[in-house]
Amino acid sequence: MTKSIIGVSLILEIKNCPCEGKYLDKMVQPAILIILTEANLHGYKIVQRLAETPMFNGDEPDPAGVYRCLKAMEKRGLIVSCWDISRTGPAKRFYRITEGGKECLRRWIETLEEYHRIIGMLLSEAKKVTTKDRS
Amino acid sequence: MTKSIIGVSLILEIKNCPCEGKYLDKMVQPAILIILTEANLHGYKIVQRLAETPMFNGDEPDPAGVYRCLKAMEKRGLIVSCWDISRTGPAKRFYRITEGGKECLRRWIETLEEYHRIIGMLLSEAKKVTTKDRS
DNA sequence: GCCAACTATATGACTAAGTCTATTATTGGA
DNA sequence: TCCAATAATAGACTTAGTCATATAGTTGGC
Repeated sequence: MTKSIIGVSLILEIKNCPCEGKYLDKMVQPAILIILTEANLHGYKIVQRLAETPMFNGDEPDPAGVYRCLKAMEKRGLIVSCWDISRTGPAKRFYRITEGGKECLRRWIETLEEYHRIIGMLLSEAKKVTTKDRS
Repeated sequence: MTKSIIGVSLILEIKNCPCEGKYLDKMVQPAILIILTEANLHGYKIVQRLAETPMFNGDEPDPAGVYRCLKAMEKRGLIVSCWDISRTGPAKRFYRITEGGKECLRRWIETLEEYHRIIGMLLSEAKKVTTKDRS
């Protein structure tokens, strides 16, 4: 990395700035609903599936967060769970999407479309002002 | 609104669900950086400008949140402020974007591009599984 | 037989970020 | 004179997520 005089001090200030792009977390919920529409799965497997999505890009999300999210989604009636102790290994809590969850996912589509539109507009604004700045 | 038997119970569960789309808040920071690239402004004016963006669509964001955000951004060196008591009315704290803030906005462009891409992919996944579900 | 690694779930403490409510102060207009 | 708009901010609370840790069953190697 090349270091200009300005660059050195700026790089230190980047730490923990949302511009780094670590704040797409709220999107975990629709991602879980999508995963559970395709198959009934237990938490640990959901964590692994999430890791494969472009959102996490290979890194597993914090399992504590995912388990908490699943509990909250169950409490709100989007998914339901039951224990599976039939197979080998530790007991697994399997989750299944409900009608309410499917309804929620359909609303998520509208919301994501709006987010997509808004971010697109923010992006073009950002590009406009930064290129103007350089001319 | 038409009410099916399922509909009635589902509508009650929608309340406070992120699928309603109220969680684009983290994007306030790049929006502020864009606004301050165009002109030096004080907090109250920034709140009004934010309201005009597609993100808030006319509704003013909570001023307390914006003021807190501005303070945090100043602390991190993205913007600097000074009081203006020259004009009539209550004292105004004017903000100006710094070199660090401009650098941050340039990184935001990359981050927003990734968000845009990821949300697009989530969206097409969501559409795929919900249409499959209806066939 | 024991230990390490992996599978699987869950809790407590902490932090970040935002909302809601209320306070203070200036100015202009009905 | 009193109210509304402008302007900034603080306190209490809520939500959401992270980090560290606890628990427990299974598998494989030595």
